Amino acid sequence: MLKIGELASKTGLTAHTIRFYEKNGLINASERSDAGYRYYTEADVRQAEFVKTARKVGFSVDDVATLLSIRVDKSNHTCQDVTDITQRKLIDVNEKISELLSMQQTLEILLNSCGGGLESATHCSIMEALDASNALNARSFVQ
Amino acid sequence: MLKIGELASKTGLTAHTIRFYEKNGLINASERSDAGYRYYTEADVRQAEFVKTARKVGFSVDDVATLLSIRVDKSNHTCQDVTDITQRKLIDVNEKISELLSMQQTLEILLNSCGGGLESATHCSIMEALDASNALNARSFVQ
DNA sequence: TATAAACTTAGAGTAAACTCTAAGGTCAAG
DNA sequence: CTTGACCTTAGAGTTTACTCTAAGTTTATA
Repeated sequence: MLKIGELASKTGLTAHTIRFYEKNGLINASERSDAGYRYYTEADVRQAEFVKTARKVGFSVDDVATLLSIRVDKSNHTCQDVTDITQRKLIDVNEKISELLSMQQTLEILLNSCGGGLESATHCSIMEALDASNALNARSFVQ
Repeated sequence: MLKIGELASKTGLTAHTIRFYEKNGLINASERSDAGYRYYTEADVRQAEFVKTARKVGFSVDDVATLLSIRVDKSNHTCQDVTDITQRKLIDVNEKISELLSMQQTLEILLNSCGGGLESATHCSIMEALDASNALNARSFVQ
């Protein structure tokens, strides 16, 4: 049985985070000492690791709560329940990626358009591009 | 001279957002009526568009404030001042992209590993992968 | 026994960028 | 003159995921 600090160092979470997760229904101590100390079993450790893994994959705390509710009662859930959540998250991630790729492209174009020297910004092409209000339209820069 | 609602519909911002930007030093009404109504000039419109463009490119509200301070006093700033901000933002964006790409990869692998049918999740490979606590390591799935 | 490290709780704070509310004032049209 | 659309302010609320604080308790070690 591990105390919260031990679970923390074992999982790489902080004790604060573990308590936060408890508040959100993700990790519960199997036992409490008389003094109220949390004590975690090996199964708790595995659950904490599941949580950490799922968070790293991009699932929100709420998603993880849902995944855990499936996890403790697998036989009453289908693979579809799981893939649905996963698919939604993937769509989510893909949306964010394309936003960021478009920012990346624009930023690169902006940087390529300006030497970045110590000369006055009076004619800085980045400033001009932002002023042109079509800097978003990366196309407008590719001639 | 435009009222805030007119500037809003012209720029695609909301009046709320414009006031929020004002509080943050991004957009100021050139004039106020006796009753306190904000009135915006064409130059204000251009500034609001600059702000919107810069935000879309990924610059934070604080970044935009800095860019605007350069914009109004270009001769006392260098191109480097501008490229520095832009470069930092690009690094930022690139970091986020690689995080998201790694999530994307893992999510895709998870989805490919599970049919997502209506059968019980008892042996759902996604759940198993998350339990294996190395789902992060996409490699572990590529056989 | 004394001290330090670790634990407890409730609740506040942080970050970023809005978004909304309440309570009231202004203005053009009919 | 009334209605409705639009404007004002200060300030609170939203979202997500922590992160920290204060004040106090417990436990292991020297």
